[in-house]
Amino acid sequence: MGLTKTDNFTTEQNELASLAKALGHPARVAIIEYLSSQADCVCGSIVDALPLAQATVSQHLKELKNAGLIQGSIEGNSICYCLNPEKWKKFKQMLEPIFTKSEAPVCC
Amino acid sequence: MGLTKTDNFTTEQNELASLAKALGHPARVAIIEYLSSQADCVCGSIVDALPLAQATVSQHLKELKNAGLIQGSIEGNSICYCLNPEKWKKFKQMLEPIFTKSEAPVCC
DNA sequence: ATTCTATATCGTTATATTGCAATAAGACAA
DNA sequence: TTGTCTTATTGCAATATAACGATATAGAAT
Repeated sequence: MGLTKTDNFTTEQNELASLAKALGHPARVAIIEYLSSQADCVCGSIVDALPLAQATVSQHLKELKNAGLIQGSIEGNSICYCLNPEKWKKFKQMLEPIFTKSEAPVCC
Repeated sequence: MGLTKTDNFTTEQNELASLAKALGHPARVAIIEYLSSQADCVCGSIVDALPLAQATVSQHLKELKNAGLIQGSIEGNSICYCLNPEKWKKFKQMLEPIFTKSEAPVCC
């Protein structure tokens, strides 16, 4: 079907999946890495930094924005995108218990 | 096209995206959470714990296995799945710098 | 050998995603 | 207003994903 049965899972599970999914594409990883290290966060710079067409980058930015991982603010003629600290904090908090438990698997 | 241009991104970016993508579905989040807290890691128990058909769960397990996040070992008549500590460690190591930098965004 | 049990794979349908060219929309400049 | 620059949206084609019933496979038990 291609249609995820979100109703059968908890809000937390859906939230974590949504964040992970947003990061689940190399272009979006590249955008996040760019934004986390670059002072220049103007949309046009992101497009230039990626090996994809402007329309494609715009779409990836939209998905990251929908997931809440980044936010955009109008900066004169262009738009400045940057990471959303709160969302990343939440992402980290949801992953941490899994990271910890994965260090010493329960069985096998 | 539906075909990701992986060639244009670094191995690291593709690797991180691949791990994130594997976790990018609530059913797979549920499986991981189950495996990280349950002593019983037999495949059948996972199927019972999820609100999805056996074939569907098997497919999700396959994807998690392909990404390397879990590994399966034959346990008598059935199969025991468990988290792969090394892969989770790598996942954590790749995310950590982003988590850190996201605490204090460069701009905006 | 046959049956049972557990898991994987196949085939199919519906929907989602990726990518881009073309175009629209918005802000600013002249 | 007209043009220019920047970003978003639309429309399309190709591929991927999610879900499941049906079936195959493989080991255990009888």
